[in-house]
Amino acid sequence: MRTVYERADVVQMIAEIFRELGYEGASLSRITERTGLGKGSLYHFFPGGKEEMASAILASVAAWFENFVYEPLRHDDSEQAIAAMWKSVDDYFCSGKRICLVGAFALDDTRDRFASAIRSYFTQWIDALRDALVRSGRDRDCAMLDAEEAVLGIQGALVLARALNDKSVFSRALDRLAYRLANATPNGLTR
Amino acid sequence: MRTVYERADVVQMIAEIFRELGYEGASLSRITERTGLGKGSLYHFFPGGKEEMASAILASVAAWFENFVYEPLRHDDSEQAIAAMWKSVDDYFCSGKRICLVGAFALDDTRDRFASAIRSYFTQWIDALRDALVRSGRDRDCAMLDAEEAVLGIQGALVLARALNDKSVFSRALDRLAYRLANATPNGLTR
DNA sequence: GTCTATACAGTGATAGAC
DNA sequence: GTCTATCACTGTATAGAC
Repeated sequence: MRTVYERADVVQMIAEIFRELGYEGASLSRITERTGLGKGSLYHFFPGGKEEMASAILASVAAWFENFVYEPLRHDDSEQAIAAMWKSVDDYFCSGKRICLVGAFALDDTRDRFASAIRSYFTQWIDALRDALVRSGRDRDCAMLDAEEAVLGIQGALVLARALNDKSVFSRALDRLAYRLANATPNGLTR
Repeated sequence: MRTVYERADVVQMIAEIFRELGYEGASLSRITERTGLGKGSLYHFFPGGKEEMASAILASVAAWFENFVYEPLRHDDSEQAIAAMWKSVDDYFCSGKRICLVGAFALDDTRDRFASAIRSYFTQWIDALRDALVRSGRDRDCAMLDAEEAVLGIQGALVLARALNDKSVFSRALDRLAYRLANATPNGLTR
């Protein structure tokens, strides 16, 4: 009896390991240990080694956000799409228990290795949210700033929730960000 | 001709290396390379190795914030202390070029190694800022939430600024956070 | 206090049997 | 597709000369 995986399954498993340990901390031995897959299997799926693993994870994260966050924000009813975004974000980050892999990669020199994937994760998010805000009648420049602030607030909430080991920090922050974004004037919440 | 350092100097040098590379990424060889100090010197200053280096850095960070941020917030004129905080933060993080070591440590399993130092960095900051807000006439519960939001916003701004490689994200965020904190009603900026 | 030499476990990666 | 064996290299850490 032995288990045989699809590449997509492996990507999901190793994503969680990279999230918890970071790029440098996620060593092959810990990956084999937690996935049950030998190095042979790992290199079968990812001939490029760790770098290809991380690229695959980033691509899968990008695909998830594209489907469940960016795309609705760009085309669906703006109020509904924004409300759905807060729900998706809360689910995705397990109400503050999970951190953002892309944000974590951005902080050390891992950023330089995956610069374009990291940049596009955030720019796409901000731009999609800005579009939704503009469709809801918000001034374009203010919408951009408010979108930036919302995305940045999520990242900060993840950092602080994990630092204090207190999920409630994340929930509170999400509630405030959502409320403020929904109740801003056409000129934004900037002041 | 040879250079002889004080431990405090070494702490400052390696702090920058840990900030840029993270705990796992900051290998002894890169530390020797960038400080010019051999492993012998390093272990002379830090017999406990990497873990003691990181502890010393965290202690030095804590001391800096205690002197230049927390202490003024607790006892000085609240408006002045808060204004000074934004200036200190902007200087300390080099207007978004530098990241927060404590926030970075919080994201991966490095957090578990330095849990109490990481927690106290953030709780002290939030509590000191809350005290200043209370002294300026703010309701206590709202002051706590607003302080939490400000600190979290700084962390998020650092993440996003580095992810986009754009310092202006940090400056903009700091301006908005400062403005909103200063112009909130006694019941806070929560809504 | 600094250096060099060294130990040895752990790293990412490859080859080849099954 | 999975495993084991093995590679060269880098990791942290120690000992001892100067």
